[in-house]
Amino acid sequence: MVRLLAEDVVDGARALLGWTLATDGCAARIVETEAYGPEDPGCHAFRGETPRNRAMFGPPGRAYLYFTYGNHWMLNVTALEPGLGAAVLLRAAEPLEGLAIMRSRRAKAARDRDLLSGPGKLAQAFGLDGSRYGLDLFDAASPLRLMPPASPVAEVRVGTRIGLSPGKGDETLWRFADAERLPWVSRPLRELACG
DNA sequence: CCTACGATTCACT
DNA sequence: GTGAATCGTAGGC
Repeated sequence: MVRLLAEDVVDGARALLGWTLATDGCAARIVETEAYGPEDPGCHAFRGETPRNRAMFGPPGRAYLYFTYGNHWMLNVTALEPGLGAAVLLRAAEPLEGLAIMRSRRAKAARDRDLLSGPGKLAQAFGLDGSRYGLDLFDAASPLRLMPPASPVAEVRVGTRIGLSPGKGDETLWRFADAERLPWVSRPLRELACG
C-alpha cells in the first residue's frame, strides 16, 4: 500500500519534467527532479511532522521550501494525500524568460547554464525563500506556479539521488532528467529510464 | 542547552 | 577532484 503510494511520488517526479515554473518576471522549463516519499529514509518527512516539514503533510501541489547548508533554499512540490509526507525536489531547469533578472540574482554564474543547474541555484535565480512556503503551485493566479508542457518529455534519464548518506536511499534511482536537455542538469545521470 | 550534520555551492588544486 | 563555508533544524542529554 505505502509502497504503491511511494511509486506515485516517483511517477510525479517524472511527470513534472517539461513543466514550466513561473513567477512574475521569470520562467523556466524543469529538466531535473527527485522523488522523496513516505518510508523513505532520505525524506525530511521520514521521522514525522515538524514545523519545518509540515507542508509535506498537507495538500499536494504546494511549495515546500527549506533552508540548508547555511546558504541555500530548495524548492519542492508536495505530493500525495494529506497525512503522508512526500515531495518532489526541483533540481534544475532551462531558463526561458527573465534571463537578465536571473543573471543579476546569480552574479557568480559565468554562463547561462550555471543559472538554474542545481536546486540552490534555481531558488536563488527565482528569488525564492521561506516567504513562498505553502503556495499552491497549480493555481494559475499564484505568484509561483507550474504550467503544463505543450507535449510530454520524450525520453527520461534516471540516476541516484544526490547528497544522501549511505543507507538513506542513496542507491535508489529516484532522480530524473529530460534526456533531450542534459546540458541544463546539475550533474550527469546514469542511464536511460525504461518504461 | 548542546551538538552534529545537511536533498549545496564555490574556490582552489 | 577536494574541501571549506555557514546556520537552521532536529535529536539527544
